[in-house]
Amino acid sequence: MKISKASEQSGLPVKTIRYYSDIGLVASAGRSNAGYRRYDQTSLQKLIFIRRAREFGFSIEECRELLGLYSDNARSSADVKKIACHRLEDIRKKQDELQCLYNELSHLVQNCSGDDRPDCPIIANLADVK
Amino acid sequence: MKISKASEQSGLPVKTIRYYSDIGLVASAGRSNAGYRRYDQTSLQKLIFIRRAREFGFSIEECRELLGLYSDNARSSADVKKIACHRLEDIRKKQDELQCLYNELSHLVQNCSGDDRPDCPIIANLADVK
DNA sequence: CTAGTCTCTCCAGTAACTGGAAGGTCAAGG
DNA sequence: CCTTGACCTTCCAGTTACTGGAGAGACTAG
Repeated sequence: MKISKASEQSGLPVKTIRYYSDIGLVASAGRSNAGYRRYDQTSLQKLIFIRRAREFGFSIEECRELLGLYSDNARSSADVKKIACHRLEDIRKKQDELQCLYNELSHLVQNCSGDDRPDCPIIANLADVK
Repeated sequence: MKISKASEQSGLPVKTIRYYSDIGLVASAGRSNAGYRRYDQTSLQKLIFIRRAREFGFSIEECRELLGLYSDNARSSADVKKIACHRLEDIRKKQDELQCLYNELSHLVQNCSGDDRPDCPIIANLADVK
């Protein structure tokens, strides 16, 4: 199939598939005489795999690693689990950060009257040297 | 004061202060004969303001807007509150996304034996067409 | 006078694409 | 046979918010 079909089937934009091919993440199965990229079931599966891994927030480099494990039938599940656990750690950290932000900012917003007057605790807080 | 002092006082890297000056976010108070940027209390306050706003995750463009409101003594607190509420919305959305991710991924991780065998539910799930 | 520390500008790179221009390819219709 | 339109190609630029480094000028202490 050509790239637009691969795009449709994988759920990735055409541009992104070309990009993945450029950076050597997922090569096409070959080229037609006219130079068009061809995709077969194997390369399509890899595109789908990458799309899902990206949805999980794995970086391109992590995807590259996971793809290596995906293609390696002798992989140990421990290797995969390690990468996934890293990602879980990242998510947990980000969650904590966001929670802190949310608490602080919503506190400020609650104390802001939100009317025509210029007094604003949000601005005041941002301007405060800390 | 020169840029390194402003960096120290504001908590922003020198490079970042130059960058903010380049993009017209916070101009220096002027230049010395040698062309060195000079910072006074007003410009320093703005740098601090921006640092704190960035810590809250406001984008540069939002910072620009907030800085306008900060410098405008006739601002209404409603204008500020609106931007802050937007940001709160963003945070909430991001939190929801992360929670979904966390649930899905930790579920997969729990079901992965993490041993030498090649069977891995994480890989299997990523490879699944969905 | 020199060594070391600032400072300056400019260029490139980061992550992961996305948009657009210029041009080649292919199938269908008149 | 020619054209139209939908594809496809490559290459370049832009996005966000910086960060690193080169090369060169400025200033300070000894």
